Amino acid sequence: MSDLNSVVTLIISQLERTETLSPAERGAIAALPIRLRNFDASSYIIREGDRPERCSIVVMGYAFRQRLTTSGARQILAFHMPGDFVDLQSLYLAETDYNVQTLTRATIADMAATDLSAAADRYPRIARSVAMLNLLDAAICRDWLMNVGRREALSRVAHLLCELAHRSAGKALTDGAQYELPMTQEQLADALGLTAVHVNRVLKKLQNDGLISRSKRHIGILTWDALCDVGDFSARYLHFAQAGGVDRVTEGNPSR
Amino acid sequence: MSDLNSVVTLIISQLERTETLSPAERGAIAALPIRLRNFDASSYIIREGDRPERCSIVVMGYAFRQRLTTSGARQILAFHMPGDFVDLQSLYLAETDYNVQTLTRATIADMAATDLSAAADRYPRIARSVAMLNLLDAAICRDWLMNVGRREALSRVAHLLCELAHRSAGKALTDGAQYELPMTQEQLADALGLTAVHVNRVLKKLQNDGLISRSKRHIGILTWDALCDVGDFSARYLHFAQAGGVDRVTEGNPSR
DNA sequence: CGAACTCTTGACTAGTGTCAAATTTTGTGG
DNA sequence: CCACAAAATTTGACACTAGTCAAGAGTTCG
Repeated sequence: MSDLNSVVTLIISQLERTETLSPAERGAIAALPIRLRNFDASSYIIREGDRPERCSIVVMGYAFRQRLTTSGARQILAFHMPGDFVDLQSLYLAETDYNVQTLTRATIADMAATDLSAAADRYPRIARSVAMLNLLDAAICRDWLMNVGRREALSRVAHLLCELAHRSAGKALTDGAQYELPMTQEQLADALGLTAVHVNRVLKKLQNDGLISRSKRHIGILTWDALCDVGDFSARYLHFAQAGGVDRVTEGNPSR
Repeated sequence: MSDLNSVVTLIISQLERTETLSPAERGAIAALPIRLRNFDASSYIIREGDRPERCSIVVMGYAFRQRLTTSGARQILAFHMPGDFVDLQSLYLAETDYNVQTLTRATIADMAATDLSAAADRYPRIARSVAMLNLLDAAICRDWLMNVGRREALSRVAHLLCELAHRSAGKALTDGAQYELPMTQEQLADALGLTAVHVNRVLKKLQNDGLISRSKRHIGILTWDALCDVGDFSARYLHFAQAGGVDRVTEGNPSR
């Protein structure tokens, strides 16, 4: 299920989201020693202030990046899905400025940062891939800043649902699409700059308005265009065009 | 001040914020053809959807990055000061997802993205510098997201004042330090997810509380520690240590 | 020197937050 | 697989921060 071969494939396909690698480059990645670890939900993978020596990628499950204010409020800065690198900046920056925790039970692969860094120095195309993945990450962060800073709660929640739907599917969405939404309403709130109570009210409204359906931790999109409209969502800002739409396996099972 | 030689020096010193370049690497940068342009305040330098062929750096004056919601609200995503690259992601991503405008009258230098990109492919250390500058940019974006998402207005404004003070000074700050704050209260509001009216009220409160002084477009910091305290500010998150600035360490580790 | 921005201030409103309690779902050990 | 405890969701009542509107004063710049 999570054998090392399929993990290598996952890592390479992630690096190839942005541009195709040569066989030699793929080989260089495949040759890196990789470690696999399983975590319970809510485990810390990386802590603020760490000087990380390893660089991690989500193989199965979900993770998130967060930071706390001095007064204890939590801001979630990113959600990570299978295939997402969790700390690709560790190749370049000495100290981490955020925490990363698993959201669900998860399998995380990691490799020595120096190994990947050396590969990037030797193969410019790998360096480019890494740079682009970091830039895609930054683009999502800008999108969140826009969302939290300048949209009201209803729109904000709808926008995030659109983003997550898009990222889970990795391709265009249709009415009636379903996807897993494993985060609690409190976690959604902490990502959106709202309170859990208000997220709850807003989700109910989206449901009453016929835009989404909910059951357990799954979201159904009833009318994609209407949801995008309410959420002021456009995939363009996330550079999904360049990202080419990796087909991702729902259960986190790397294939291909 | 804006002859080409000093601009080359500025570009190189920016790339060397994060690591020292060899003479050959410096030479490669110095050899790139550079264009200089002057802009009035509020001019567009880059527009959303552009496929930029050039890569710009602020030589004099201020600029900012912004995006508009469909309903016309503006979110400012970054402020750029002299020495800051304005669109370093253009080396890697085909399409720009934000607008960049001058804030004041400004001088902007630019070079062909392909030239800089080629230099990065040839010299891994240049690629690393570019990558790090992009990562520092992303770190500030995360800091803003945190600020807008999880701090109340007073704290939010104080935090931004601390960040700007730190970036203008490029080093540790003392009580009584003064700096230019060229943005209007409406622009501050659009950066902070507030309204101009509320920014005004908050600035007045910071002044009444004896934390800052204001005259025209200048800010005086009366008590740096108190302002950092109100703004929950720590330079660490911005990686100023790596950037050659002085690190302000705060106590307390996250317990959540 | 005047027009057009900014800034300031007050009065009022709206959107979210807070608190609390009931209900449902999830996870765990027997 | 069940039973129970813990966690998450849902709902209502109420509070408060920040938004809106409006108008006067101050600044900036051609």
